[in-house]
Amino acid sequence: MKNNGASTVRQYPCERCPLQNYPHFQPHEKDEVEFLSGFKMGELVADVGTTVLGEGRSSAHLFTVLSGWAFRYKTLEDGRRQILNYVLPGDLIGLQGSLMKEMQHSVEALSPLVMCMFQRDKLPALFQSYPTIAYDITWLASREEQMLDEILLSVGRRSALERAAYLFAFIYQRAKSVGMVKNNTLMVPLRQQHVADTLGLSIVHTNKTLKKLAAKGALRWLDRGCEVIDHQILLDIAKWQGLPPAPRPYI
Amino acid sequence: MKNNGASTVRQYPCERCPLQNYPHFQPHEKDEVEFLSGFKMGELVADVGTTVLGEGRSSAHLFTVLSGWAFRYKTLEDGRRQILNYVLPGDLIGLQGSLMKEMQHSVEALSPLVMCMFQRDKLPALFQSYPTIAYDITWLASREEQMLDEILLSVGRRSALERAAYLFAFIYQRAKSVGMVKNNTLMVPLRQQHVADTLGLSIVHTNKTLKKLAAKGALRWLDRGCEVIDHQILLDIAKWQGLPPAPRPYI
DNA sequence: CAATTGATATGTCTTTGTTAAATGACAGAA
DNA sequence: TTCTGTCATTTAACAAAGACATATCAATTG
Repeated sequence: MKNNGASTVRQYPCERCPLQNYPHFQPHEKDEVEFLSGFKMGELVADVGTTVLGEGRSSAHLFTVLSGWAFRYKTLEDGRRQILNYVLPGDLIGLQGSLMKEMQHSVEALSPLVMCMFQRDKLPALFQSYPTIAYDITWLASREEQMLDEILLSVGRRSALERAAYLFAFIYQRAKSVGMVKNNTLMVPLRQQHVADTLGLSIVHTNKTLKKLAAKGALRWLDRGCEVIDHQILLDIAKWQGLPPAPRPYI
Repeated sequence: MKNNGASTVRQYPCERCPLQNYPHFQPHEKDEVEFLSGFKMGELVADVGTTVLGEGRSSAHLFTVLSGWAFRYKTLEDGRRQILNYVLPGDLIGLQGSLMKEMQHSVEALSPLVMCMFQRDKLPALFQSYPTIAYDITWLASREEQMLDEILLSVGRRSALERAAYLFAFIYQRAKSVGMVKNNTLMVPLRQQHVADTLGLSIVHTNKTLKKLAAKGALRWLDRGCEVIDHQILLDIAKWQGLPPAPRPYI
């Protein structure tokens, strides 16, 4: 994990990259990424707590996530924060900043993030040269919208307990689909403040709600995160069927 | 608005269509749209209350909206409903059903909807033949995600009054951008149940909240809808700067 | 060691939900 | 026209959920 100045640029294309079939941008110059605070060159690793993309900033790059956790969020003027979604391996971030003037949300790493990088300016050319990358990116954007729809339904219409159960069932299923679940359990590197800001609850109420979930045997809260124990209990409490299968047509 | 069996198929391409630069599908056979309940052929008009796209159904078509209002929503098993976003002229609906297996949300008309129609099966060919349509569709999907981010922040972290003010400020601004605002006022064809299901509140609380907004001179509630009077008051109450400009790069 | 951070616990207060009933507008029938 | 039924809105009274302030404790950090 250490990076003492030596740059060991990852070989592309990379199997875990959702856009593996298309040419990657290989950063050779430190300048090209150092505007991102906390960024390490070479392995393209962002440390825990790093703001990979910031609201209001224009983004010269898109990133695909190879490993690690992150979250997208927005804040109000007075500091109230809403976590919008979590970023897992296989996800694409920074598209908005590439298509619009600037990013309208921020992305922060929850664990060391390993990423691939694409240049914003090369996107139109990529679309031209590789028509199926357009399809893939559209697919990724559409899936993100689908997840947001679900989350909005949850925050708007589910009770605190249902919401919490939904959140961990949702994360569990997503993590499972990218091979992050071992022995049917999952370590989610969240603090209760993250959970609160995802569910739209206060941290105190979140704490009570998590205790209830733990009492039902659905999960166990640890020092720096939580461990999902029983996915089915979560699904039952949330009255949720799980994410529908979403096969990609052109990849 | 009447359609007595005579089909007067709209001429394409159409100036108001967000995908005006690309070839449209022209429906000649009634079969091609009659699976959509309440649909009229010829002008491609959906009446108020029509479910244009239904959750769980696969969608053989995409639609662009030329005029009228609609809303996207999801429901829980027990009937709780969350309105996700509103659909205005220039919007694209049904993309999810074209990329994924099936629609994960429903779309219902709030006023007679005039639409253009695209065949799902032709989308890959369109992406091949017109690389910029991919860019435009990606842009539309990204903008939808941006709006959902804002709405989620609102439902998760704003108070009831702030949320209501945000909702109407948001709708006002979107409607203004497509020329639906006359004399600085806007008629929004919503019932209070729609507002409640958008804000994640009960209908009773919604009613009280709307009365407060009306008392502050921000809007007036009428028989079957509401009229936005003062956009600035809404922005102030919601502590919101308004939607950022989002120029399209390739249209 | 002190200082900080995160989790837990409790009691009070505010916001929002639930239930029920009343009001008002409108459309169709008499 | 008047009557009547329906639907959306409004109001009221009470219950429940959740926020907030505060304190304690354990673990981490410096």
